[in-house]
Amino acid sequence: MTRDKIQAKQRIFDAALSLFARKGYAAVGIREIAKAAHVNISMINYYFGGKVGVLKEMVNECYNKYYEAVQAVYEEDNPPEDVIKQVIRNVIEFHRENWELIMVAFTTTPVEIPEITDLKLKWVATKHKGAVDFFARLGLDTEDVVVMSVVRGLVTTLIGEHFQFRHVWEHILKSQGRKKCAEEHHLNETMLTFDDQYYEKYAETLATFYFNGLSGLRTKKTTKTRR
Amino acid sequence: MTRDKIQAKQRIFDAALSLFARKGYAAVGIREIAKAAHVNISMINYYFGGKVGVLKEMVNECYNKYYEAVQAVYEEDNPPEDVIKQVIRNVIEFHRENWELIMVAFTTTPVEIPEITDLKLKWVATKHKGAVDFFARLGLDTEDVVVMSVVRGLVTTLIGEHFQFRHVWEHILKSQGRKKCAEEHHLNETMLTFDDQYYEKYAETLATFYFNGLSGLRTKKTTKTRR
Amino acid sequence: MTRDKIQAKQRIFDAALSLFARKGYAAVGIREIAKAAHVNISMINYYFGGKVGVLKEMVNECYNKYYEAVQAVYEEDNPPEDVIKQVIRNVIEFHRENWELIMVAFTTTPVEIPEITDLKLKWVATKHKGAVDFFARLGLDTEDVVVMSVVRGLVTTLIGEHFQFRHVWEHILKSQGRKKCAEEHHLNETMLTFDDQYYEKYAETLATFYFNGLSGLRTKKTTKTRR
Amino acid sequence: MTRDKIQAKQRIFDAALSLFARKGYAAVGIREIAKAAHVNISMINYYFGGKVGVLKEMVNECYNKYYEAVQAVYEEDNPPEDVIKQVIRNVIEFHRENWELIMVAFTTTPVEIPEITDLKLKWVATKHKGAVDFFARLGLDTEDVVVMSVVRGLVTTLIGEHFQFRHVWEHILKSQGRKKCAEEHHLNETMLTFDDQYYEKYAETLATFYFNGLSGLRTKKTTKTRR
DNA sequence: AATGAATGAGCATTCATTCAT
DNA sequence: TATGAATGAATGCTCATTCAT
Repeated sequence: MTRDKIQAKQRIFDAALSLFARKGYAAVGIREIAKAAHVNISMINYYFGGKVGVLKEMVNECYNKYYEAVQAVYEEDNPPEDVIKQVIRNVIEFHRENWELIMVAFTTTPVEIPEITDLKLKWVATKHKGAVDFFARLGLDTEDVVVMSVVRGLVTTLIGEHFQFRHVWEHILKSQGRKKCAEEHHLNETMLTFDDQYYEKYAETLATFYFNGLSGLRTKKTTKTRR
Repeated sequence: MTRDKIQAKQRIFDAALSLFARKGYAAVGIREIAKAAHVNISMINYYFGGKVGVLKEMVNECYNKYYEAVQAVYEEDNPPEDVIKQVIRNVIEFHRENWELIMVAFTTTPVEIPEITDLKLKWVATKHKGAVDFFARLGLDTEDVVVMSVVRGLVTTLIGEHFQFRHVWEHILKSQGRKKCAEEHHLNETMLTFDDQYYEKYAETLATFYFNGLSGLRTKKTTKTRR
Repeated sequence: MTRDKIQAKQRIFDAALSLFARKGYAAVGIREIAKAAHVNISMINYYFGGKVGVLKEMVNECYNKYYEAVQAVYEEDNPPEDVIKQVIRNVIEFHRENWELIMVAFTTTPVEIPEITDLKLKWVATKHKGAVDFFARLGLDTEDVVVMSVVRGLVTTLIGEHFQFRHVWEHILKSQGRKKCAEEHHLNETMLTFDDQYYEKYAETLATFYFNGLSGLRTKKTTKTRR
Repeated sequence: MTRDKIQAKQRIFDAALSLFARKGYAAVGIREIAKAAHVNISMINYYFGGKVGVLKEMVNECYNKYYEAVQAVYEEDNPPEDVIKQVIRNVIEFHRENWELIMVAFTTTPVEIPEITDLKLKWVATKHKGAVDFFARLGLDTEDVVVMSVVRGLVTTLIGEHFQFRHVWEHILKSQGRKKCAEEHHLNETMLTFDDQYYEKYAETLATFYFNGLSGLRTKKTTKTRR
């Protein structure tokens, strides 16, 4: 019995997550969630205190998992290239495992739900030190808003971009077949599967790109300052 | 009279854009739009054929402007570094002038409105050649899904990332004051204004980062292939 | 057509009034009102801006009619006995014609709907002078809270009391028959009809009672003051 | 243990009473009661058999206390003026001590809950003799519906009226201060406290008013009959 | 071109109550 | 006694859209 009760809350969470990720928070009704979770409508309010409550819990879980995946790596004292590679690897894994959560908590959900905005700010405020220290060790001017904006953006969004459109790709692949799709977009057919191998290469490519990009910024730093 | 009527349609578009960008498409009702546009509710259906119609027009305008800003640069035969710098410059300008449009058409609006998804695919399918050719000229393996994913992502999302959170920054700046904000986030206070100067530096930094990143990929290309 | 549209709002008002008076504001749902008024649910919000809006309009109409019935009489310069008789007569007529309105606006509706409490206070604040002046002319100490409380209460509630329970009487009369009811409560059977004659007598009895009561207070006034 | 359990039932009753009196029976939910009573929701059903059960018990307690306060006085053989004074005194005390109960059982709660209406009728039917006999002894025509209506109304509602609005007064007093309130309503400032002294004066004033009013009716009785 | 009444399905939430534990 | 999960109907209100004027 206890197991069923636990399952009820979890089923709501899972169903809502899947729906929010695909249709957007505002476009999903609690009726839809309840039906998908095989649960009475009232249970959503019972367990989460309302529709927003479900979203809140998603945001919390997402930030929690994200910082869990990233924080430790920055704090270890490994060579920068390894740190970058590991962070990228972890973030990719984080996205592979939690793309719905990310979609809902980071990308899709609009800004003007005050409760959610506040929650996000609280998370960011408490967790930003690790990365900043690492970039300082790397020789970057961490007080430079522009540099930090460029440098931090990559981790959070470049990877995200792939996952945001991954399902579009999969949609095309399914409807056209891999062969036709590869032809039409001038791509290597053998690569069009989003498996471990793909993401290993992806991590390496990105790490290379990123590390070389950073070198550029480090060189510039001394010669170029803001007027 | 004619002028007023034209204005009516435009007012609807503008009001809807502002609301969609801030609250998300699904969370905005036509009543809200009509009130903000000082227009009768029925006018939205009259001019746009419904709420989705307004969104469609936004998507169209956004893609139109985006490719207008980018296409020509790729096709000119300038040195790669200049092309990259110019593309980045243009994209930044495009974002500065159309961040609401971008928010609505690219970032926020969820996927599962078939009419919109189809529309987007149509746009992407017809316009992707320019960039691909450029990267080929640069010596990249454009058939490599991974490489292209990394390389194209930057233009669309890294810049986007800044603008997606710019208003969060501005919110913090307004409520805390620039000084306290700079201290708390360990940033250089004099840089915390998003003006021409800021974006000039942003473009340059990003171009440097990007160009150096690309070099890394070009070197690797010959030595590293997929197993 | 215009007639029908006006009727729609009026039908809502009438249906809601009847229901509120019998079951209490909180116990009546807008669905019930809509059904009784042969109107779509949304029309209640359309015309009144919500359920509370209907109540507000009732409160306004009730106070409006009440002061209309009473104000003028106080301000004319007739002998006190006539003023009292006329006020009582008018108030009784007001109750006969608007007992539902009174039930809803004065008696039944609970206090803790802030919008309504505020509205009521606004009415009372603007309209209390007429009666006060009259009692002053009569020789009462109008600064005496206790005296005013007793004296003003009669007009508003003693009459009200009859109407609050009139329908209980009618319920008993209908179910037991007039004869049995008269016997059981030791009352004169011929009087048990609430018609013009009844209320004429009621007005006179009450006026007599009231005027004699007042005389007592006037005499006392000089001899008895608060310590 | 037993004490706690008894307390649980009492806590529910008290919490519900306070809420019903302020917001009306229908506007209060059992959730709200349960929370205020620090009790599990199901306990309300357990102890009272449902929400109506709580109301029933209130009605019973209210009538019980009311007749307890009044009955005995009528039946003693004291001079009429003393009887009236004592009844008024007792009723005032009854109101001071039980205004919430009265609000719920007599004033606010609407009629159309059959179980409650029946209950009320049962009480009234069994207890009305005492007062009638007294008025007969006083020389009134107790078969005269009108006279009895006027005469009995005073006891139940004139006093009630004060208590129904007492908290409105207190609200004004608190928000404006006693001085400003007195000025604005042209009242004697020193009297604006509802303490023992106030109610002593109130009882006396009302008794005087009432006794003088009755005298008028007795005189009239012989000269004026219904046509 | 513009209005505003009207519709009916849908929204998130809360209701009183039941029941297994 | 006491708990808390569960139910299904009902709550007030808003939705996008239609249509006669």
